[in-house]
Amino acid sequence: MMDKVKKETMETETLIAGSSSFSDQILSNYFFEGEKAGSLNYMDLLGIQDYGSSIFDLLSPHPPPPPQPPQEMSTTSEVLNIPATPSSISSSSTEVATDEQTRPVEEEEENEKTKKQLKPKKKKQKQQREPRFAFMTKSEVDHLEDGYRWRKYGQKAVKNSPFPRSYYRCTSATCGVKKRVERSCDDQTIVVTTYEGQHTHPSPLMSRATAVGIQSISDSACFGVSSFTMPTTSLSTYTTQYQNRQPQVNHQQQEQQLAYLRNLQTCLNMNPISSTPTTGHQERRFSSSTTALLRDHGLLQDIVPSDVRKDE
DNA sequence: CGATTTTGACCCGCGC
DNA sequence: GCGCGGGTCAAAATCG
Repeated sequence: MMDKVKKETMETETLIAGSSSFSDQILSNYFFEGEKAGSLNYMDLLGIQDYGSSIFDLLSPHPPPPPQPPQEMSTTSEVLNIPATPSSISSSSTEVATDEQTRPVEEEEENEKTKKQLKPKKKKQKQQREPRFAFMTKSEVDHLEDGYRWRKYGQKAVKNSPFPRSYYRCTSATCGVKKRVERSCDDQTIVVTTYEGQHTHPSPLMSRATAVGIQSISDSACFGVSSFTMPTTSLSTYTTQYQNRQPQVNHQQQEQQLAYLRNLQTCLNMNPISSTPTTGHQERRFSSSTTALLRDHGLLQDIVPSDVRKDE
């Protein structure tokens, strides 16, 4: 009985793989529904994108979840990334806060054990986890810039790994998004970032995306949507941030980005690899998104200057 | 001086 | 029940 409940409340973790190089044309999404959090047994499956110190440096094929307006997202993608417990989503930060406020007073005993306790700890009820979204990057820095402000609230040694795991929380008061960052023990150049939850606010660094009204492009850039519920604004958002932060991109970088985006387009023509069956509806959406992206170059023209962009 | 990081202690779930 | 490991808390330290 209890075991069943336990299993049902396990979080869904979506893991994303990029291509191992620009020449590879593999863009795979992996699902690990019910996979225990924190385990890295998916490592072997994941390709690695050669990232710089900022996530903007390479236009991640699956950027972390940007802010998602709660009311306007299409229902298309919601099907696939819903946790095992549909009602669990509602039990997020607000409930946690309530729980903390109404937590029972710690029963203090006079025994030696309690005297040793320097800090009365809060009794925490088991809370449902938000869907998780993990991706790997190749970077020298652990904490990739992603446009949001994070406060580190913990660090733990990871078993069987010489590298610690860091825990971050979004600094926005109303936003309960968390982020885990750890370095792969197999390849110390690889950073595994896991996001939990979705931002309830726009990125502090985001400006142009909203100003330009880039939604149409972003809708065409929702290549990952067929396999996970990352908001459709993701890629364009990060593209925009990238532009704002690094207006001067050298030619080689541009060529790399161009090559990557071309691969991305190619990938979009491929069926996504997923451990879960893809519905026809999702495939249609995927396909139309691909078409839209190809038609107007979508990101390509947003990122790469025309003098660098070369039509195939 | 407020914000952020560091770090040891504590809580909790899980396996044995 | 106990120990282990992951996750979080919160006081102290540090930073800008």
